[in-house]
Amino acid sequence: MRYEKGHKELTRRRIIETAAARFRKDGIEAVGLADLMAEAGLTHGGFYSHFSSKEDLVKAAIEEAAVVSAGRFKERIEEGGLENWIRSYLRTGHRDHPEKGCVVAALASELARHPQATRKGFSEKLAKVLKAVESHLPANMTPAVKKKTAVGIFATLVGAIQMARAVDDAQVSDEILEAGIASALALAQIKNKAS
Amino acid sequence: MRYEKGHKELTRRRIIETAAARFRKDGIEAVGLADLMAEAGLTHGGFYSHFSSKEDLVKAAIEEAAVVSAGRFKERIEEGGLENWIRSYLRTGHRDHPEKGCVVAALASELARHPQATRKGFSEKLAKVLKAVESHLPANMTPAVKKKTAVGIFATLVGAIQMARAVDDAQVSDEILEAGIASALALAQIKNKAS
DNA sequence: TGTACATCAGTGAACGCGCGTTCACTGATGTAC
DNA sequence: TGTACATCAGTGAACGCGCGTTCACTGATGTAC
Repeated sequence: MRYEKGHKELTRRRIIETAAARFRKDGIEAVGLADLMAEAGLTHGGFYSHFSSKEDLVKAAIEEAAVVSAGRFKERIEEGGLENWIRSYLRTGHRDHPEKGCVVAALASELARHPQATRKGFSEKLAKVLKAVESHLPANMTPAVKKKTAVGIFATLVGAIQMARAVDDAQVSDEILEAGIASALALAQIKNKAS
Repeated sequence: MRYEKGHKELTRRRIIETAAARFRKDGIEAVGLADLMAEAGLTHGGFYSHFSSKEDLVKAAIEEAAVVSAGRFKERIEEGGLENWIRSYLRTGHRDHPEKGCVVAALASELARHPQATRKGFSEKLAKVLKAVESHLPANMTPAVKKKTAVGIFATLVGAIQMARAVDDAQVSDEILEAGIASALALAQIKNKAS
């Protein structure tokens, strides 16, 4: 079937995007390659002409998800600054759709058990987002405080959305999101008008 | 081999404790029952005379881990209040030994994919710890603010330790822990003397 | 212009392996007579 | 006191299944002559 130029690269990207969603939705370990390839419209045998191993795909999928997230972060900031990003991160829509959401919230604890090579790409992307958060913090903070605050805000968002996802009661879950927003705004020294 | 009274209950507890550690260390899905039973000094066939399914054990192990964590929380508070607990939670020792640590940090994202019955026990234990955090917040906070702050502090700790575990650089990891401490103390309105 | 051949993305059967679960069995001890 | 039997926590072989990975093959198209 000799394909047009760039066809293979397109297929590769399709597999990565499918994996990035499925991994965040079901966890990396729970997703089988045969199932994943079928979802991408292929048979499983072809997998190894695109990737050297499942771990190789994991690495690519994590980075893909992180890049998309970083892009969305920029959009939110442009729309309405840090506050808009914080509120947007802890929306019910994000809680209910991990497959399209933050890769840190969905996979950080599983990633901790993966090889250094996989964690390296993830760490670089995380560092970039933290830098970007820093740059939007109030001018009265020292650089050292900004750095700690950026980490603190992101940690609050990640922890809050994970608890909101794990809890069995819908109302409690909503309250966790609200509490996360309030705390993240407080760390960023943003007055919370809405609540 | 007819055993003395209480023997079966002891074996059951041994399996639960082994599972509570292994699940936090390797993830629930990654731990096989045969392996787990061997670690508890048994063969895998006997598993189903103690539990109706792996999920049944998961439920018990999560609750066991949560109860132990809650006990440790009380100890830390008695030793030196919320600040002591916060600093203790984000120690490098906790980061490096998830198998003995907080079940929320280790398993929240995986738990989100488990059945309601499993999440119920977890949610109840989480609510108790949050209540306990609330009760140690400064008196000048209103009850509503206390509630949100307790969630915010815990979310910060959970998010920070997860990021510290996932990152590939040891120094960055240490900085994340420090930043988490600073932010959690700030939310609790505790002056940060140490840094 | 027409034929022979090379290319290579994707196919699908097969591999060994470990998974959760089931079940007939073991054998040391307690109980009944 | 001595023997026969019931108990039941734990054993280990077996089940069907899906996993990650390998590999000989397919077949539509591009290239060479």
